[in-house]
Amino acid sequence: MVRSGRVFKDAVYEQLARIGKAMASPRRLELLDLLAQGPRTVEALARETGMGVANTSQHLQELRAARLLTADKRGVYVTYRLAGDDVAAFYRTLRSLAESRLAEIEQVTREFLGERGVLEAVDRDDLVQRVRRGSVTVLDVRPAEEYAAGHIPGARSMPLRQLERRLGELPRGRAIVAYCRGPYCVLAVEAVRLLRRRGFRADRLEDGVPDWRARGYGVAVGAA
Amino acid sequence: MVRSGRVFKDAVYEQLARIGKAMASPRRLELLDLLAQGPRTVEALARETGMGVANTSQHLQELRAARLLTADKRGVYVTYRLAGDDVAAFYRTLRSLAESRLAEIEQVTREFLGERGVLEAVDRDDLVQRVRRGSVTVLDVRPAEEYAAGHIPGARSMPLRQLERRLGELPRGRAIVAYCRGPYCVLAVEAVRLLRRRGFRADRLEDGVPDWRARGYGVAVGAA
DNA sequence: GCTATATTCAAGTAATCACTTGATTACTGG
DNA sequence: CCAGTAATCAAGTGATTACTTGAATATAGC
Repeated sequence: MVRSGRVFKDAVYEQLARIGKAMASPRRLELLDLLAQGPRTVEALARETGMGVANTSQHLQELRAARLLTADKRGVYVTYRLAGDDVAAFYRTLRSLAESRLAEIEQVTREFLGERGVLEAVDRDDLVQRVRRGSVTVLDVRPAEEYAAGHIPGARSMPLRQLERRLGELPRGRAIVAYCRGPYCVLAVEAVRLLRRRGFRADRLEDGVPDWRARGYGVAVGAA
Repeated sequence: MVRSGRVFKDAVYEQLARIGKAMASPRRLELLDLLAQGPRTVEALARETGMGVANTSQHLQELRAARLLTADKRGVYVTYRLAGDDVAAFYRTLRSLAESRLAEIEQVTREFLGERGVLEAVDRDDLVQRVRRGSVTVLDVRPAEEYAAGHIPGARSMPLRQLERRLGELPRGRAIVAYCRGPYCVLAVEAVRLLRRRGFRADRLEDGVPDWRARGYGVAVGAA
């Protein structure tokens, strides 16, 4: 009985460690982060992360073996997606644990994004409330497909690469809030920099769509 | 800007992966599980897990490097403990993700614990309510130190090793509920087996103290 | 100061992991 | 059926990890 208890425990912890192992690689975490925005093909993920296609495929297969992703083949493309909402929730928990435990994250973030104002000027919950009320112009600066897969209600799709030439579409007097994939995504940071340079009043919302959803707010679907 | 974005992302995901790496080993997960019951010395953890002392120490240091544990030395003993409640919460999240995603866990559990009745006979929430109301005799069958570090209010400390010779202390007519460290702990399973063999009406509560606390219920502290 | 004990350190070995490269498979469109 | 492309597979290499063993440190009690 005592002996077989050992066997049982070994087997269970071995299984739990499958999830841990899947989360043990920076590359795989980046893939999960991207997939939290919506389904994607191998090729798209490889392009976005800068990894080789074979390597990307291998990482995706490991995530799939841990049941964190599902894959379906349509024609010549294989589309990977998160296996469930609980996977996104778990990733968010990991992220917030890391943020609260590892001072290094705040340090690194401050180093790269932390010019005055972009990060800390605005109270986050207050910003969220303004976004909810619709008292600001909200820009989704991610690629259009991601906007289509899910966006904050009322937000306009304005991918970063188009932003500069579409500035004319933006109302002048009104404050602007830009968001992208989440706290470690640099798109919105760049957008805010550009907007401020051109005289707009702009702030960055750190939340991505998964974070927004986790706050309990609704998400809109469909192209612009 | 784009280039430095890559550097930033690499740095951030590298940090997140520190948590994942810490969780990637079955041994370390078992250590976390034990430490969720309360602080412990290296020696005690080594004894409980059957690992060598040096190996245990090394795993503990890795967990500490990921800031999941803190250590304090008192005399010749080093006591490790979870770095915060969020660590226990995260471990619980990992566990529940694994349970919902990996069918293997249920399978293994069924194989080892799943004789009729021990696991599935009782509705879990119903059992919890009976424990809360005090309408059953609740036994904490873990070692006495763990009981002292925190137990379900109203539970009696009755370590598994003493159970057989202390059966006389138990009321005959009343239903008994035994609990231990959590769903993968075999102490309560053994206790229930013994009790039933001796004619008691006994059930196992799968929750451990951390799970009980996570339900939002209070925890009592101190020896019997 | 000496001894015993808890813990950590250092070094070595086997196993596993990450990434690359080149080949292979599987499907689409002509 | 053929060419082109997305994805996977297979094999190889260097890096990292897990565990063991034996030595080193540090503290308590004598």
